[in-house]
Amino acid sequence: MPKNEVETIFDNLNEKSVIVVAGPTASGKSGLAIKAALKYNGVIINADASQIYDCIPVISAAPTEEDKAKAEHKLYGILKADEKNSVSEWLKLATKEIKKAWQDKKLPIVVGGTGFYIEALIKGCSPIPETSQEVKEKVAAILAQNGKTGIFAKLQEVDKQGAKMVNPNDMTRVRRALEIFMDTNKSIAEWFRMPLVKPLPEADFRVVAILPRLQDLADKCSQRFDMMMQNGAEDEVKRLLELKINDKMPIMKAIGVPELRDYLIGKLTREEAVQAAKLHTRQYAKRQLTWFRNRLKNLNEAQVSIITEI
RNA sequence: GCUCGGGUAGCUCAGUUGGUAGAGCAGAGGACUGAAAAUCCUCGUGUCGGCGGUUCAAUCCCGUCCCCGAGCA
Repeated sequence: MPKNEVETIFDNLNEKSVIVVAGPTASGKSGLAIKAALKYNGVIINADASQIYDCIPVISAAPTEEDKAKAEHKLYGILKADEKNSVSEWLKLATKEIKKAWQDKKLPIVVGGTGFYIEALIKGCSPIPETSQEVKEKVAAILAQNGKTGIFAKLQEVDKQGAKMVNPNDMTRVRRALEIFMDTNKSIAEWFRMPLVKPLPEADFRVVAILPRLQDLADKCSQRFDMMMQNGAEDEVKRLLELKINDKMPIMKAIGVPELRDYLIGKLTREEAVQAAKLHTRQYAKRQLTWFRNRLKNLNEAQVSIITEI
């Protein structure tokens, strides 16, 4: 039954079709994508925030050389460790790859666990201009000097509407709201009222979401992390640490990096680090499951098929 | 065997000058508009080690027993 359902996703493909394989970590997305790529002359395009970085192929569970030999893979390991990524950045790259695939008469197959990226690709995003580096630094300085409550008070002062839209403890969003206001002199609330801009309005999106039971995923995550340890995860993190990247950079927060770093500097035993990484992977899988479970319902712009196993 | 600590939520521990108890972590659910493998929100009844006693009332005081740790023999 699930198999048939997956197959309907591939029915009547046209020259503007985009397959999207979504799902939590360790759900078997990559395998399904490769199979589809072989069968339908596809190009696999990464929609995973961590796999976009080089330096951490093992710990981010990026496709292996073997996988890459089977099918064309794009947007994997293309950013350096000290480069900052963002949805808009990814959107630009992914859009380009999808168009290129169409041109080459190939089927673009977007694969990833970052629901945020996938939704932006399908639904579009607000036409907010790129925030300048100066503003970002200014806002970071405000937070450093005034703390959480200080920066939120500042936001309330300049942008009352915007302040209502964010949780005062959620620094990612408080900062973002303040950045937008300082950069554009317009409230984030106002920007959000504008219609989303679709990067590929002509696309025919077909989404396959793999949503297994959390317990099954947890077991797989655990086994997979043991494999990562066998495949050199420790050395990978050691080499990453030598680069002396700021802890706040996305790559330094990839699951497994902080845990193995703590082991390497002696804060945790190896076993403790492994256990922590496994736990964090499981918790991450749960967040992804929540996202997909609840977001896919409102994804009217695409044909969606949800399966629980492959 | 004796002395001193401890035995409280799945785990680590607070606490109650006696009025049946609360944090962190774990767990469950949720949110998510350029850091998203990020960030954030909500949810806490458990013979307070067992049994007796004192008391209107004991997880708290007393007695006794059991278990764990340290020290002394």
